[in-house]
Amino acid sequence: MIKVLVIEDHEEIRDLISYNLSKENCETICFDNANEGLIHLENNDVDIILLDLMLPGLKGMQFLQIVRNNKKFSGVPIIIISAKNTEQDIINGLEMGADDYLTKPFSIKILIAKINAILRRNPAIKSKVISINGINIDTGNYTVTVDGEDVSLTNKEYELLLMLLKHPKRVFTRNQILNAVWGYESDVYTRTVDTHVSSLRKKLGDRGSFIKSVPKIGYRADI
Amino acid sequence: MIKVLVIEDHEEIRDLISYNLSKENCETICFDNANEGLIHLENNDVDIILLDLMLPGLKGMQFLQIVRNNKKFSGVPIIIISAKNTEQDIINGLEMGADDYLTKPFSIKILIAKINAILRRNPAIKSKVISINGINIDTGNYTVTVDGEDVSLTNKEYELLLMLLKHPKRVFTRNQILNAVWGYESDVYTRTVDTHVSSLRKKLGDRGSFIKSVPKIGYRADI
DNA sequence: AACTAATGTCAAAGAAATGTAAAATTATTG
DNA sequence: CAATAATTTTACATTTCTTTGACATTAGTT
Repeated sequence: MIKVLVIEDHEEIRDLISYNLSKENCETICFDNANEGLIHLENNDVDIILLDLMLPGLKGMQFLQIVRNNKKFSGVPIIIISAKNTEQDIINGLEMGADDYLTKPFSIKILIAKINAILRRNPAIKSKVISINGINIDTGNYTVTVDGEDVSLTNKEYELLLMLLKHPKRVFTRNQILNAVWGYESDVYTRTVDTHVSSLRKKLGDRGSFIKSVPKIGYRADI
Repeated sequence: MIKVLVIEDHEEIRDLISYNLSKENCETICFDNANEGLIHLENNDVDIILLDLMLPGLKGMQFLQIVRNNKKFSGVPIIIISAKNTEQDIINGLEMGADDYLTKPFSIKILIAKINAILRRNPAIKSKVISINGINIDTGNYTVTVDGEDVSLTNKEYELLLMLLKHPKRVFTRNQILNAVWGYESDVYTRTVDTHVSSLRKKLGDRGSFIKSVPKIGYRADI
């Protein structure tokens, strides 16, 4: 059963989503505000979030930011469903870390298709464990082992490792890494990434050498 | 490397754009007038154009019209960046064929987001993989394989190979190559190109022989 | 064939980018 | 609020890439 957290202040829309998703092997938990949604998220297992932006109290974008900046939840996919329909709204939403953006009015069939597509595309979300090349990341417990040995990583190191290992072989620019791990607002030098790569490699020991620098570009997990 | 042609008569804005895009895997070529921009477009590979409207000489809208009426360039996305900010201005720009319209003052971050969004959406440019004659370039990941074997290229070698293979058969002069790969500012001897061609051929092994020198002119990918 | 002019290649020098330790700063925690 | 940990910056070491210049080779000309 897929657990869907719905944050939406219009009752009719909540009901529409609930009713239709219940027929698709989904369990929906609905809130009319983001604060309660956040509390739920902190205490429960959630597979995907459907988020309205214009909410009373905590705004949708703030919620998005909080969730994406929290290592515990950052892997949970979020689909924004909003009446804010300018391209800029959409870009903002996607850049803030949403996985998809639906503008109201929306087709419930498309919504279902998108939920399925996102969950299909991202098996890591279901398993919550990434195992590759002797390195094991349990995204549920935020623990990392290398060849069975526990390794203690700092937050930034962890996020960096996760980013690289979620997409092995893919090259990330230092700025992409900064945006993803440090956030869009951050103004740290790009070389800070190098420092963290360095300490990450060190902590991973012999196994750390899979993190390859790509001169003039950035880094990649070469596995 | 995404090639961005910037046509903008204010130096500060050109510099702002150049500086920020250079950190985003973009290479910017700037002109303070549309005439030179057009000449550049005719002789070089351009992925996206950022266009100011109020220019000395050839006006931005005229440039837009010329580009959109030319089959050769009509696929190149154009983002207008203009101080003309009435609804009618924007509608005009978009109706004339611009892909997007940013009003000054603009946020550089939104500009970057829009460039990414447009290029992501545009399948012609998105063609992330070039496969030809046993050589495979993944432009997203900067990886090159020859007959399935990974080949490690330096940045210059990679850009050079990409340029040649994007337009097979086409002859490039050493100066065109220098401009495209090294950039306009560079003051490197033209023979440097030869050195890189040499090492590129070597790294590509038997397959490397498709890079033919065209005596007195330059090089071409003869495939 | 000899000559000329171009391209091909190599290796050393130079430039630029990355690696890393340690100091400085900032955040977190008891 | 002190102590501790995490993060960022600095500075320097190291590595890698780029450019050059010398010489070799090839192609074209007379």
